[in-house]
Amino acid sequence: MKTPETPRSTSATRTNVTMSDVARLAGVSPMSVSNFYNQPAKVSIDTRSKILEAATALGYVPNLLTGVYTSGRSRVVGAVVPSLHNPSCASMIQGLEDFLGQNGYRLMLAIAENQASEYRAVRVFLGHRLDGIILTGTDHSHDVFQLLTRTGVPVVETWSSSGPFIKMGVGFSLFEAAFEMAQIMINRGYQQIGFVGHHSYNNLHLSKFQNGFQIAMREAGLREDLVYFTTGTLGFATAKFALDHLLQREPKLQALFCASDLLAAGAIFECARRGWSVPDRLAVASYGDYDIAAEIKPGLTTIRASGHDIGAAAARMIVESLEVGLPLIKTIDVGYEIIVRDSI
Amino acid sequence: MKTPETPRSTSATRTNVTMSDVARLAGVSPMSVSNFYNQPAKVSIDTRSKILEAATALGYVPNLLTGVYTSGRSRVVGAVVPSLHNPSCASMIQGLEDFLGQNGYRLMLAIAENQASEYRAVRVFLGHRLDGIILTGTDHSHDVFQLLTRTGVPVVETWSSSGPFIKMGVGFSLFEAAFEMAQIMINRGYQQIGFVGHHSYNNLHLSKFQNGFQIAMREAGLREDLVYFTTGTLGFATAKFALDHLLQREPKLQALFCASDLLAAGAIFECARRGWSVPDRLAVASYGDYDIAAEIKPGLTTIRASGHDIGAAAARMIVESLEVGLPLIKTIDVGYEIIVRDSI
DNA sequence: CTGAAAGCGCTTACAG
DNA sequence: CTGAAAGCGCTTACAG
Repeated sequence: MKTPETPRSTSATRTNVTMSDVARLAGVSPMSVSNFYNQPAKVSIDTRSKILEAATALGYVPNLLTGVYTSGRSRVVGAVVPSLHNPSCASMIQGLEDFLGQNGYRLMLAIAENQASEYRAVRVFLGHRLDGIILTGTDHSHDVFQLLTRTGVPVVETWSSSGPFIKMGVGFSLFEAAFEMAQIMINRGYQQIGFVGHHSYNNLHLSKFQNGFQIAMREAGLREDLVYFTTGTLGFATAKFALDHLLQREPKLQALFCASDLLAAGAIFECARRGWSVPDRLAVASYGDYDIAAEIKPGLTTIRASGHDIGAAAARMIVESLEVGLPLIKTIDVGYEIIVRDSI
Repeated sequence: MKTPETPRSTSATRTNVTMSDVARLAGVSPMSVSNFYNQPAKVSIDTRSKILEAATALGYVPNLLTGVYTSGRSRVVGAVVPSLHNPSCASMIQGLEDFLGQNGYRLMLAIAENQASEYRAVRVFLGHRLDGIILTGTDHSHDVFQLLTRTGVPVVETWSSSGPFIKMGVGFSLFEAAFEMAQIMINRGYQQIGFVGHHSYNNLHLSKFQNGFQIAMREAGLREDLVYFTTGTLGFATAKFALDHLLQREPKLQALFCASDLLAAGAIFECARRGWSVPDRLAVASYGDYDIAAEIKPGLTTIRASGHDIGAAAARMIVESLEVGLPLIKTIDVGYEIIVRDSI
């Protein structure tokens, strides 16, 4: 006489119907149940209906995790982003999830505001044997670089189209975009132009943008040191401090180039508070082309780059390099566009 | 003589260092390596240093997936949200990720714009044997309901504090919030008040909000049928259509109650275009208290509820019910606040 | 403190 | 078309 099975305490509250349970009820071998889910063509119609009936009766949901061992694939891709409040990041995640979902993959998300937490997230991702890892920006700690270089997992860095990349990269030329926008402002006759950035752990990323601005200013023989970095949240309020600071250093400040529409909108709101006309008293340009850029008065002249496209491209690079073995394409430039409205 | 091991083709590009590899190099049993990672106190200092050295040399990252079998826990929680462009959703995810990350859990994210894709996401989550599932709103298909009821996995529905819930819920009283805001508007003397909602698959969710508005109007003996639902993206532009439509039905329209600040901001921008003063020609109130609410001119009177708190509370409910076995608390009301500014 | 045995739920590779 | 055997990388429960 057999002793009755004692349920494992941890699964007391879980149903945990297994393939064997289904097989037993259907009166077939577990192998047939496995085949039913993975290669139905190999299973006779008769067996198929028996299995389907048993699976439905038991409410069986196949365990996707076990496939990871045998196939070596988890079909999960991990992404690390600095924040979801940044519309660019939100769009990228949306693009990622869209492509991944349509191709049978899932997204594991980590939010990391500094390099230490980025490293922790990457370790956990590797521990979960994810099929691919997507990072924000190109500025990562040496530990992250080393961890990802050693492993065979595909890695895509986003937003910049110029490396060096750990493995693959997708984005646009931050330098060129900022350079071109600065030139447009200079051509319109603005001379005292301030630059407002936002401190995050992706400084290298932002520094390419800042460089574009400064080189353009230098080439035009203009002052290139009116640069201010905010540290608070990337909300509108932060812009006020930046404006105050720059005006103190250069009372004749004529224009502002902001690294984000959120900052630029804040500057425009602050001008409204001061009764200043934009662009007559202060011209404002920025990066983002978020919803608000077209709605605000005056419309914001800004750089548009598609976060959705970047996310989707990053996901495609991962999936393709998984399917083919090694990446075919190592870098994708999704380009940018300058949207001219009335703020400069 | 043994035949040399043939590497599995799928892992050709992966390092895949295993616990056994580390054990072999360190000259100890795999069990000691396992203990080293999970219960270091049980391992002698001598053994510990040998293992650490071997693990570092091989670049070993413990496989977190296998623990799922034996412990029955994946330490991953899944969340389904309709969109990341909605700041409320973004905040909730941020709150979720914060709490989860601090407690050693990870987030798997799915974006689902309709009930069918929500169902697919839930199936995949269950397949991955996630430790908990967080849903947006309380309006789900029967299939989702059934799937989640049968399983032992903890489930939290968000944003509403009134059920019926599949298992647990966290949010605030949508009805009360809308009712109170409508009363405030009525008390200020507005009579022709329009309501602007946004169609999504969480209609039940929104309908509680709409009900609050309509009951308040009915009790005051005012017209309650000036309701319009937009279908486009939740951007600013959508508000224009809503306003046009409601004005056509009621030219004397005095006020607008929007289900989102994004809609309200769009309405205010549209008023600016028409040269209408807010609140004199048209008063505007809404829900959200996003950044823009405080920045826009005039400041937006709006309902504030913390998405971050809701996310964190949902994560806590999952983790606690996992730790304790069964949920202690089934419902949490995080409350709301009405922020009065100048738009009404 | 250490490690040999059995098993988590599946899949691969194969014999029937 | 079907299924018995071995194994994926780890952990539990236990004997030493």
